Amino acid sequence: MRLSRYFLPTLKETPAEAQIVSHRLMLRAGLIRQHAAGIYTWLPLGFAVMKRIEQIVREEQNRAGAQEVLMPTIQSADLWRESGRYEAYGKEMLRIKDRHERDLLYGPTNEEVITDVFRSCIRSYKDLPLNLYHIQWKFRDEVRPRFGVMRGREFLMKDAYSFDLDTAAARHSYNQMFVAYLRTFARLGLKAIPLRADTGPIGGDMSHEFIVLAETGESEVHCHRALLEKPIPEGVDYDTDLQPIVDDWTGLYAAADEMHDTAKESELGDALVTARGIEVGHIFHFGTKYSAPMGATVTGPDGEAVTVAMGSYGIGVSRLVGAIIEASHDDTGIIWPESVAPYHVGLLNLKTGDAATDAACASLYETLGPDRVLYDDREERAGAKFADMDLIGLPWQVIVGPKGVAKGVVELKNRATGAREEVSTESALARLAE
RNA sequence: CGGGGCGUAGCUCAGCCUGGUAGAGCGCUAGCUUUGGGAGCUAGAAGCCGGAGGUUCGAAUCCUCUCGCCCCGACCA
Repeated sequence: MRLSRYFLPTLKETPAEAQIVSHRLMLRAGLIRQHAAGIYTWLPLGFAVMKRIEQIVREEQNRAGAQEVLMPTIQSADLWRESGRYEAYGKEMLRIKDRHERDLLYGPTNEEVITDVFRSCIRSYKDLPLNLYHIQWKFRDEVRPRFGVMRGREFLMKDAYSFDLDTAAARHSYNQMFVAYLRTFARLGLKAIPLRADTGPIGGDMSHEFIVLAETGESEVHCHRALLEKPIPEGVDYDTDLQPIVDDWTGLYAAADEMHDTAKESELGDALVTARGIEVGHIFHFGTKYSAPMGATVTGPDGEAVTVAMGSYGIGVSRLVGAIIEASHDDTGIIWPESVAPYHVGLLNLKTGDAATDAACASLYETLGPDRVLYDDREERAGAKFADMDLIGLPWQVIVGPKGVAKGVVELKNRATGAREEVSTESALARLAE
């Protein structure tokens, strides 16, 4: 993409409304623009990152055996009356009426809708297990939206719902998602740790929050150091028993600030790490909480009706854009992990209009490919181009100036390390092809 | 939902206390000079001062109401 034609409204100054670093950088780097409190428009660069995140989430969900669907944003209140949540949910739920005065709502979550789909389609235990997910916009009318996209009212979320014959089978579904989450966050370039979460009235040990570590994170976490170095499971066969992997990850001490245990922590000694983090995922087994009141049953092997056991598994996709920035930035801007970067390379023409420099850039742009390169061909001064490119945080920069071109070299800069080296055009191309 | 703060040009802000009809920097437009880390000069365009009501000869400025946004706290992917 040529920057001269790209809609990328960067800001030199920080808008007054943004307090935390990811919010500031998202506005300054032209990723989003605020529409109303907690509601944002995604501009091309921000949207590109979000789509890359979404795709990684999708691939790992599919790999774990979940199937993608798309449920509506606007839901009928009647379903929520069945589950009893229409009254219970409170003011966070945005309630609306259509022209016939029918009660509708903008979905804050989708348990009712998916349970309704399930009960109308599935009759036999032979159709289990089933795990359906979608990536869809949600709306929760937070009293106080803040931190930009990290705590918006409208947000993009992946939510999966599993259906099983009994709790033992549900545990396997749960474990599949647990492992998929470990892999997903690792692929996004994040260090994420699972924390045992409060299961409320249901009890049991089947609820975990996934916290991404970032120095500027809003919550404090305490955990065993070994958790941070644990290798991510590779080549997992999701049909085998995953309990050993889950046990391995949950056997080490890890707790959120409000649940931490100072006695256990003092036993850890040097192995204790206190860090800050951002919640980006939550997995939860809730048994028959919705299937029972809504009549989601299957015929079991013995011919009896069985109320299915369910779980739900969320990932905050739009929040992850902010979370990744919180975890990966410096004073000059964003540093995108390669896996989510909107472009792989930024090509800087330091002297647009200079025939030799233009020609060198055109050739590089053509060879590297417009889909992988953001080419700054604007008639701006070099300084402005450096500043913008650092701000938007593409992993690599190829800097082409008239002096270098005369010598047959360009400069290759790694955004994360800041390391720059003069290399021949050919070797720059070779390096970036990796 | 309790407490606090702020709405003046696209952005950051001054002016408000002590009423007299609007300013700066950046950005934008044009020209010239510049050209490897957000250039310089010149000339421009750009705001019914969030909205409504009131006080006053006169309101960005004082009063009342209202809308919006931000921050702290309680709650959440």
